Parts: sequence; C-alpha cells; structure tokens
Amino acid sequence: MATTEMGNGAETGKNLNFLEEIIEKDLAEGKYQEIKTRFPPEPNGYLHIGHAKSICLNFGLARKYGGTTNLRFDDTNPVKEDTEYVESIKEDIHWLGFDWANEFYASDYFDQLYEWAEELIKKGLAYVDDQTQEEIRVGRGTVSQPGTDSPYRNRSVEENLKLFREMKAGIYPDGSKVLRAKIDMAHPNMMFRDPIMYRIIHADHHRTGSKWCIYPMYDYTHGQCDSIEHITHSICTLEFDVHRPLYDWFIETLGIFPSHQYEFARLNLTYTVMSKRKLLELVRNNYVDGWDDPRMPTICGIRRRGYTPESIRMFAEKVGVAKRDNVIDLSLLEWCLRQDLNARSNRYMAVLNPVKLVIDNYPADTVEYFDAPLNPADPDGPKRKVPFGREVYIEREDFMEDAPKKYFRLKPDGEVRLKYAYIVKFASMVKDADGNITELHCTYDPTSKPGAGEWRSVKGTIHWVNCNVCEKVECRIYDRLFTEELMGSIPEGVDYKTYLNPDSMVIKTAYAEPDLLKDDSGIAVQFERTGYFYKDPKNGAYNKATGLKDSFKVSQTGF
RNA sequence: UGAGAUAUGGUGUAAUGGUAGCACUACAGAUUUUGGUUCUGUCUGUCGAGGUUCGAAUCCUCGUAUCUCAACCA
Repeated sequence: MATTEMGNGAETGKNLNFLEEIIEKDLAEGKYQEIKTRFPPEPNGYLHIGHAKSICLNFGLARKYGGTTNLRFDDTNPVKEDTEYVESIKEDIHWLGFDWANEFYASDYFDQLYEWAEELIKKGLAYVDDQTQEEIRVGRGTVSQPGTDSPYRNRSVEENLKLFREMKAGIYPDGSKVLRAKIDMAHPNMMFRDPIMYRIIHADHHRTGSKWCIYPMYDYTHGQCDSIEHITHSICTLEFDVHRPLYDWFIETLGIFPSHQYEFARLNLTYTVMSKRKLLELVRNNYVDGWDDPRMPTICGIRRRGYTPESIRMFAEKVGVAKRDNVIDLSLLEWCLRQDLNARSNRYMAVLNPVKLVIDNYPADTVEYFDAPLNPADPDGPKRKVPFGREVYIEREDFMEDAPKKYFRLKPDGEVRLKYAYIVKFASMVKDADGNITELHCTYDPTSKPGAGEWRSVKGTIHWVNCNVCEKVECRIYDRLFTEELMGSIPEGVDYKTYLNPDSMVIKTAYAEPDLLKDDSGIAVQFERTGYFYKDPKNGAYNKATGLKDSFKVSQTGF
C-alpha cells in the first residue's frame, strides 16, 4: 500500500490546526450542517507546489469533515487569462487526487454582480469616478496619511446610474471611468478608501466573449461569489487579511449569505522561487525548458520530475497550517518522495559513471541470469532476471586505489559483492597514458553464488551492469534550481537570477539492466544505490527525481 | 508619523494556566545482498523586560523583530 494521508485530529481529537479547530467549533455549535470550501485560482498561469498546499487544504478539509469543495476560476481580468490555463489547472488538481463538486467561474456571476452594483449605487454606496488612474492613486493617500475625496464623489444616484449603465453599454474608453464604493477616504485600512468595484476593459473574455466591457475587481467579486455558492470557509493566504473587512462589508451591505474568510501562511521552499512573475520569466527567457521543466516548482514540473501525488499530499500534511511566515526545507519534500517511492518503486541497476570490470576467471561467452526482487520490501514478490557475464560496468566511484579504512567498496586486494551475483576480488588495473583507470580486473569466487551453499557476507555490495547485455539510456541528473537557500531573503537590488544553479541539470548516458525497459509501473524506479528516476513522458529520458540518502562521507574516512 | 498579522531548537509544527512533544535536518549506534530502508539514541527551543499566579510558551503591561496593505492584478 502506498503511504498516503495520515489522519490526525479526527481520530485523536487532538493536534488540530487552527482551521480544523474553527470548523469543528462551527459544526459543534450547529453554525453549519455541512462545510463548503473552494479552490479559486485565476487562470493566468500554472499551479505550483504552494497551490498544492492550498488544494490539499481546501479539498482535504472538506473531505475530512464530510463537506464539498468547488473549483472556481477567478476570471475577472480578461487580458491576463486564458483557457490554456484552465485546462492545466484542472489536470493538476485531478493528478493530485482531488475532484470538485462543481466547476464554476466568477464570470458565471457577472450578471448578479452587476445587479448588486446598481443596488449599491441606488443606496448611495457607490459612485462613478472620472479621475485618471494617477489622480485616484494620489487621492488615496498613503498608509500614514488619509486620502482625499474625489470631486465626483457626490454625484447623484441618477447620474451615477446613468453613467454606470453607459459604462456597461461601452460608450466610454478604457480607463476613463471606474465605479467605486463610497466608504471612507480617511479609513486607516487602505482597502476601505473607496475601493474600485468596476473598471472598463474593452477586451474579449475567454468565457463571456464580448458581452462585457466592464469587469469587476477582485474585492468586489470574491466574497459575493463565495456567498452565492454558500461557501462556509473561504481559505486564502495571509496577504489577504487586510481585505477581509472589505470582504465582510460587501456581504453585510448586500445582506447575502455570510461566507467567512480565513487566512493561512503560504508555502515557501528553500532553493526555489514561487512567484508567478519569476517563474514566468524563467520560462520566457529560457532559463528552464518550459513550465513543466523538471526543475520547476510547478505541479507539472515536479510531476515530470517523478514526484507522486501521494508524496505531495504527504508533504502538505507534514508542513502543517499556521499563520506565521515559513520556509520549508526542500529536504522535507524529498523525504516525502523517498518515503513513498521506497515502499513501492521497482528496483533496477544502472551505472551512470561507468568503468569496465573484467572477471578474468569467468567464461567469455556465458550469460548467467540471476533473480532479483523488484522490491526488496517484498522479497517473495515479482522478480526480474539480471544477466551476468565476464565483463561488467561498475561505477567509477566504487573503486578507489588509495582507499581510506572505512571505504567498503572495491579496492586493491579487496573483495566486494556484485549485487545479486558473485563476490569478486581485485586482481589488477589498466591505466591510460594520463594515469586514468580504463579497466579493472578481478577474479570471482564460484562458491559465492547466491542460493548455492552458505551465504558469505562481505562488507561491500555494489551494483553493476553486463557490458554486452544492457541498454543505453539517457539520464538527466537534476539538482536544486538555485544555489541560495533563502531566495526570499536575498539582498535588495540583487537579481534573483544571479543565484541560478549552473549545474541544475547534467545529461548523462547510463548503462542499465535490460528489464528496466520493460517496467510498466508508471512511477519512478529506483536505480539501486543511486536514486529514483522517472521516465520522462515527453522525451523518454530518465529524470532523477531525488537521490537516496547518502550517509557515506569521505571526510569521516580519514583516520 | 496609520492599520492589520505573526513571534516555540537549524527548519516546520504541537502543547488552549499544570512534565515543552512530534516531524525533517545533523550526529552516534544496531540491523542490512542498496553506506538505502528499518530500529535505538544524542544535540539544539518558548523574542526581551517587568507583572499576576502555588504554577506562565499560554494571562496582563511595556518594548523589540518580521511580514502584509498606498494596481483600473488576484
């Protein structure tokens, strides 16, 4: 069984995160019979691991408490949005293992939103402002200075209604007028200084086409959409906390279903960036090979890298939910992947940095097949056949001429087991003119054949591949995208691209045992002793998802 | 010289006035046909100063630090 969500609170009644506490209280008090959440992406880019946290939260909370989750595209800005993104977002959510109760769009509610806008105008709570963008900006004041009223602030209801209807009819150019809520230009919360509700954009919308040329702003849209859908718990990230009073204001003023907003701290990861702007720049300027480049923190990127949905869900569970800014160690993400893959990935041997090893006393034309379990956790389970022969490749790092004491691999006068096959003993080596080793020679111990006679243990076991019965495969060795751990704290004025890791991708040709090509598990495989590799659906190369934990340190061998 | 939010080991996250726990990382040991896995253990923490209390991470006061807000983006 795959490791998936590990339940907590529901079973133990303890260690709830703050959202679970709120929900359990609401449910216990009968405030709601059933909870309803929503995941509200704007279709203007690809989802990343930070969104994955939000998805796991929204869908996970509803799942845990027997509620439902809507997918709602926040498509109020036609110039930035596209159906291409809608499709990728839906694919990513499904891949993560979640499904929505309803697929909605903020644009589904444009008519209702418009009606409510007229209602607010009639109540004297909204007005059409003719100021320029610059005038509005200046008039808003600053965080420490109050704003000033617009000269158009006291237009009559009739005039506002007429103007707003004309805006909708399309007789005014972009930027010439906006509809603003009439609240308080001196309010300490900037959000209340007559926030803009509608702006004019003569652009086709990916869903409503040319029906509208005025579009509602986020603050005038989100709460009402939640309300229409009877969302009980509208969960968003911390930076929206100053918006919450305005969210409540529109709902209360309109007297509609009281949805409530709660904020949690967004996810940050070491050695990468999460901002849409930066990710877009990396793609546009070809620092990476597209949104789904395996080095990207996008969901499609980590999927192509070899991450599993189970590992991402486990990660989302592990990072927790709270309200303080955080930076999660990349090592936690990697640990989650290994945890999942260790339990269920198939093993194969592949040599990435080969040196030839000749077994002098083994017959030249013989191919001997050994059984090896696909997964050692299930030793009696499915097997693969590994072809052995006189000439094999081993990793260059698995031989050391001047080996320290604690080096357990092959060394002069040393013995090592070729995994699943014989124990071999060093005989000699061949070097080229520059002193590089080109060939190693060993002798094998016929009595060390697995399954025949008593098992003999040696300190080291290394992987190998038959030189004549093997497959050449392309491997892409990935490393962290940036060299700096805390990309969120780099010095001001320094371009984040300065920290791009030049070695984030290294392409290698590896030799692999033949059965690798027959693998149909659909998930990453383990190259024994090396790491987890996922066959790239696009180009067939083996992407290194993550390495195995390696506690062998050269530095500690020097005694 | 505004408003809001947040401060617990290196990193996350619990403890809701009563033994500061868990996970990742790091380190050490055991097991091992992967220097993997698994198991065991160790190190490191309540932002500061006062106060209330038998008892404070938790409550109060005053500080300090960090983050968010001045798009016709979301």
